[in-house]
Amino acid sequence: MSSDKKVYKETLNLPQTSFPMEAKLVMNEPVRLKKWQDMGLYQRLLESRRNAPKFILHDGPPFANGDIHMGHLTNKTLKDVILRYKSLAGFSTPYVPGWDCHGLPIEHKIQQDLGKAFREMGAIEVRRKCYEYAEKYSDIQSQQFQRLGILGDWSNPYLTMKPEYEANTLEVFARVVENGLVYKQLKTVPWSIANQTALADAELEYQDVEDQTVFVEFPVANPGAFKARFDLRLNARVSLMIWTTTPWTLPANLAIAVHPQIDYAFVKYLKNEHWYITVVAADLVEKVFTKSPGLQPSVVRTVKGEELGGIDYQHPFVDRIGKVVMADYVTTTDGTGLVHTAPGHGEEDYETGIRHGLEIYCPVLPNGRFDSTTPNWLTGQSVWDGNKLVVEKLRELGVLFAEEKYVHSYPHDWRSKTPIIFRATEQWFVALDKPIGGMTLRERALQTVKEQCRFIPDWGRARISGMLESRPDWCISRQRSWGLPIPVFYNEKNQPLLTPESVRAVAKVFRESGSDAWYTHTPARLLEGYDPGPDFPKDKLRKEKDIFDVWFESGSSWMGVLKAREPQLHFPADLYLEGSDQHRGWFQLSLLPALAAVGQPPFKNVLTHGFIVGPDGKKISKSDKNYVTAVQEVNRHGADLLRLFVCQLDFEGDMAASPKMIQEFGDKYRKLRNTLRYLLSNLYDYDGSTFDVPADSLDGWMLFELDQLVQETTEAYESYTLHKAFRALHDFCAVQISSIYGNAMKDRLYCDPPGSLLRRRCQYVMHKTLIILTKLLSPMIVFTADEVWEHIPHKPEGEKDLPSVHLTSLPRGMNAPKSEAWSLLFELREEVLLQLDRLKKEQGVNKALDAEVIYPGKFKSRLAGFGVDLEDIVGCGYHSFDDSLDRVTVVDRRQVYRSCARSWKRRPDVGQDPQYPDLSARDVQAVRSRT
RNA sequence: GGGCUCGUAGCUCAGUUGGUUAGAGCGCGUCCCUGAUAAGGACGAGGUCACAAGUUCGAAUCUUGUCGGGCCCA
Repeated sequence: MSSDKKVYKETLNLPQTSFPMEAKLVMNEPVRLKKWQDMGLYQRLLESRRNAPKFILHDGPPFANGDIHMGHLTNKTLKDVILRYKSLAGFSTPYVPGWDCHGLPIEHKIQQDLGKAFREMGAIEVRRKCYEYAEKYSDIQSQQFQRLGILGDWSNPYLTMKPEYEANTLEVFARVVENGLVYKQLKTVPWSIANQTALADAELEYQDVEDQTVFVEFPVANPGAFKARFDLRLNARVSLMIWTTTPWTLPANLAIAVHPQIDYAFVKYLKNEHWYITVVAADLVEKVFTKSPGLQPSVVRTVKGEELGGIDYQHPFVDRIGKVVMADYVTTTDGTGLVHTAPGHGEEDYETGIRHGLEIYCPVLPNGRFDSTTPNWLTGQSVWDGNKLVVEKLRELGVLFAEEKYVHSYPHDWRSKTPIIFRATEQWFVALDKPIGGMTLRERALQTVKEQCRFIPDWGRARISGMLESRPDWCISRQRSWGLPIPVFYNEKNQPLLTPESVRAVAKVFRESGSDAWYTHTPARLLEGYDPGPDFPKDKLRKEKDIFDVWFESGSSWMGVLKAREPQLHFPADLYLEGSDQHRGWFQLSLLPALAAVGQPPFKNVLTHGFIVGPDGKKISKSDKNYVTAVQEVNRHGADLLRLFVCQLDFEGDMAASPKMIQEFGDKYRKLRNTLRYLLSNLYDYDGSTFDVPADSLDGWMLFELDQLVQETTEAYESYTLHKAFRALHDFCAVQISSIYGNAMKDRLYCDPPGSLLRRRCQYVMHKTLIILTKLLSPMIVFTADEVWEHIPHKPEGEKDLPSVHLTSLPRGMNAPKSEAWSLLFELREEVLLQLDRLKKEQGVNKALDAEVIYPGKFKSRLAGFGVDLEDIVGCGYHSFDDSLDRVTVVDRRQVYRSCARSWKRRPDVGQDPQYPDLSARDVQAVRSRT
């Protein structure tokens, strides 16, 4: 018996394949990568789409600093999947990756590395070090991105520090200058003392700090007139009470701001046997006086803020008269409702100062120390020490009403992590509210975003619009070395030379020699071929020291890349795809230069994704045990797994990830791989024959399901909902193939004569399934899909000789016909499976092959056409119809029929052939056909 | 504090214009198979749809608020 069993087993058509179950991605992916490089896959792909319409996804440049992290991995993976899909769909998809190379973080890093030596070094030397650093990390990141299977022009990426790119950035600048939007002005800006530079909004980080805040009484300058005006008959000192979290800014106080509509109370109180009257917002009297208990305050009068306008007060420790001004931003949330205003030390204060014609007074030097215009007890002191000194002085003068510790969020320099100050400095700006061609840049940007760009998700429009509405003029200057110099010259009268032509003259030099030329060349040399006129004698010119905000450089990439590389690329790009933080960053700061320079948006579509967070949905830091180290995870699990992991996440919101989640996600990858492998393993002897498949069959059902899959997956890819594409594909493998079709087909695949119609037809369907699945999965699991492709026999005409699945085209629907009987069939299947389960539990029928499924006769006309499918779909050994039955019924046949020793199906036709008494009729035929 | 945004089973996601006992896959548990075998199959247990009010005959779905998360600002 046991020997017979073995003999019969050898007559089966069991699955065979050299496609390994174990992926060994970590080991195999680099080999395949090498293969792609050797065959020039990227170039071949472009070549093969030579005449196709282009789809240009313009890469936002990551900063050339450090290893790639999950944010990079996610972003680049999404880009690659979308581009590969578009390519599959027939588009030409050139992709030029880039890096943001200039900027503070690198200079900061070099500064740290060099320590003291940094200060003694010239700009050229520092810049050389920075260049090397940026080059090193763009190379490292390039390797890491390529390891992920990101396809692109890696041999020719764009680097913002390259001479041609710099020249192109200057060309953008020249056009902005041409449109009259560039100006220089004293402005109060965030200032980093540590780095001695102005900072962009994007360079600020908010951290909670505890500050010593003070309530200070500023005596009115003319108490007699004041009392008379407000009818106060009391021998008391009269003052205005302000509150500040930054006492060190008090030396620069020039005004006190009140809200015109807020009620202000004149509060009388007695302290040390003297009467005082002080002005505080009515709503805050109680709160303020709890800071200095026991004074028994009483309100003697209440007036609107507007009545206080123009009142003069005496600065407590500087010989200066200040005045009360109106401002809308004054609130009664904190403080006193009277806002200390130092136009040189705060952005709102600055606005107020401009409006009221105040001096933009800033007595603080770049190093954070008070200058000589301050009282001598402050001169030379740092502002942080100034806090204490000022408070002491106030106490000494008897104007310090109260002190209070206060925790609030305060801006810090994002690199040095030190608190910033606000300081008035000379800066270059791009004007947002100056009309060009009848419309300001701000208006044009808002209109463009509304009418010419699509945002995915749609709320991106509202987000960027809100930012455009409220943002101030763009400060484009920085006081550093590592960046693109702002090409301005000054004559001896300190007048700036800045014309489109002067900028272009410098650009020409940069294009040849790089921006180091700014430091090595004379003005005359830099301006060669340009005549600035008699006011600007070339030999008397001085060069600007400031460099550009790096955002101006990366924001000019549409010029430096898209336009510069036409016709391979085109402007505007079809798609920009970055994290949602770039609404304020790259999206906005690419839009503004593009509109300012050429009047067109750089993108048609803007797609954003959320951020990687921890498994608890919270922001995650490197020190967290759940932190995912991208490079490490790729080396542990392989790029395909990480790619697939990214694809399954709905990237509209935040995306949770942890090493454990990635590890567990391996199950999903293995499901796909095993399914593909199963299909492959049953095609080893497929002869390539094709069939007209009837709808009334599982084969027909499968083809229809495939059509659905193609449609669903394509729609998901088209709408960039990759997680829906993934789910459709995964569930198809798990349900349609693994659980239903593949399971049902085992009997005929293994036991039928190799060339039987049903077996071949099944192979035909499986073959189609495999090709479609492999193609649809190929944008996601680029390595695995290619590996599968290599194993597929009888590839379609036209794709036979393609060396990679990535050179093929999207599968098309087959318009497979639908059968009305399917829903009935699957309804019955559910019922049968439940009955089989009961039979197993109650009667020990462990194998469905030992049972017979009996369908009610009333279904015969609808189901009979399915033939043997009717037993295979539930794994039974036999099926029949019975007119007397009302419901489908499963019956234990262990005592009734004999089991076929070959197919294990228990059925009445076993033993009919004397030569093979232990086989069913079909198996007899199969065995005979072999000899 | 402000703008935008997210919150459905352990996990990743579906839930169309508000309408029957809220679904899927995975994971988990139990069992089966041992001819997809470091695979495969069946069954089952898991959710007060963040919370609270409101609109409605009826809300995961609409409104408001609260709580919690994220990004960007202040």
